[in-house]
Amino acid sequence: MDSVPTERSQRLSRAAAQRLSLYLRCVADWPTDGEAVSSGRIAEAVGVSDAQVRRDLAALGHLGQRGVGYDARELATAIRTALGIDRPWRAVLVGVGNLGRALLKYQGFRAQGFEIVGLFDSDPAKVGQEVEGLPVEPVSVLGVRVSALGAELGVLTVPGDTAHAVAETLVGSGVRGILNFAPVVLKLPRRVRLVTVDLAIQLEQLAFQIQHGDAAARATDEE
Amino acid sequence: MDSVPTERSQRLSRAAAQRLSLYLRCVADWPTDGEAVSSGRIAEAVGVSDAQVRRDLAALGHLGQRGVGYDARELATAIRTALGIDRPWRAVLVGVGNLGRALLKYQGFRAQGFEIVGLFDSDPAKVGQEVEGLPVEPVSVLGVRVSALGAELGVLTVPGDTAHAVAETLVGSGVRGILNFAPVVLKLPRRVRLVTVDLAIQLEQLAFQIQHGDAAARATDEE
DNA sequence: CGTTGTGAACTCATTCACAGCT
DNA sequence: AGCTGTGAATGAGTTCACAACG
Repeated sequence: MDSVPTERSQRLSRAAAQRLSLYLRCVADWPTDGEAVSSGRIAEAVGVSDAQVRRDLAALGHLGQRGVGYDARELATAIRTALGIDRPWRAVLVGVGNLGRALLKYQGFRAQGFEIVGLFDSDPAKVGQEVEGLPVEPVSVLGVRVSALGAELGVLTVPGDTAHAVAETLVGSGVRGILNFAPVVLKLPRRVRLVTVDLAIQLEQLAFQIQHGDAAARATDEE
Repeated sequence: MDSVPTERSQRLSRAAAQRLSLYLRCVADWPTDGEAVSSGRIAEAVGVSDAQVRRDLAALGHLGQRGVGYDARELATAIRTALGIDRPWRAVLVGVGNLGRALLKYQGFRAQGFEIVGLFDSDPAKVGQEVEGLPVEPVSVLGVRVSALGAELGVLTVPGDTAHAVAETLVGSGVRGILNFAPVVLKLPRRVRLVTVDLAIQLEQLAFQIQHGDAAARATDEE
């Protein structure tokens, strides 16, 4: 196996990890005609400074060549490794509403190695339906099924008032991380990682930025 | 009372504005039985430090009372003003897929003063349908309709490959901000504010956090 | 008392600028 | 020539700790 010179790393901040995702996307999309790619090109595509790109990439190890740039393929695999998506992740999705369906259809997940292996809903009318090739199971069996399916991640697309209960079931059945779309602040044991995407807050951010002619020319966020 | 010495403000960071949204939510939900609310209570509910809460709120003006706390009602309106959601915002939504429908159903928007006033899609099969009480119009008329509807915001829930074209139409018809769900980096003129929510990136963040047993103690322990 | 508001210290993140390699 | 990697400088954001006040 390839040596792992990758133990250069200073710790990556969350913000840096988000940028890595963006770098990965454009590097992966680009025609890798053997040409090296420079920090400046990536910077322009993603909308950050070139120094920022170099700083971020330097944290992954020495994979640039001075005077030349970065090898696109090598860079892509290094970023995947750093993000922890160099191997598949299995996830269950709870709440097969419109948002849940949107996520299921979404290309980006499977492409990056995330696979939804189970669907759950509390609505008896939905249970038994097949959505995107997967049967919807009742939440009552969520606990046992998660372990059986070997899922490490849970995606929560349920209404806010049921989110906490479902989250606790997920935690109890051993998931290591939860992606939460319910507009609530979940309190979980420390060992379980949590990423919350709050749609209402994002619109408020937009209003805020407009209100204060904010000099933030940035996207994504973020935190 | 006159009060309103509200021109205290240091500039609010984006991060601070996000937290304000969270504070607002819990303050608005709480039974305002006339009791004052303390920074510590808010901090615990939202999962940040009490000093952080005080810092954020101090930026809105002197609205706390030493030894007592903050008046819930007063606080809520101050936050709304600071975020720019003390008045209604009209938005159009482009892309009536599952994600678009999910947003339309989502309670949180209208509650905070955001109103979707127009629906657009490029799929002829969807045009003419009525979704959540609004007719779906063809994207070809997007430009003229935005002005007619008086929409200031655009919500983009279209596939990545069409996002840029739609965004430019929106910009051309005068929207002041775009909430983008397409997994692309949009380049817009500076006067138009942009918030991008990239779902794939959020899952990658989760994988990243798990991979590096990250000390991001977002959640408070219980157990 | 209890709780806010805030200087000061501190940690984290970004940009600058240039040495060093190709 | 071009481009990376990084020390140093700067800036942004957070916590500390305590004076001030009802």
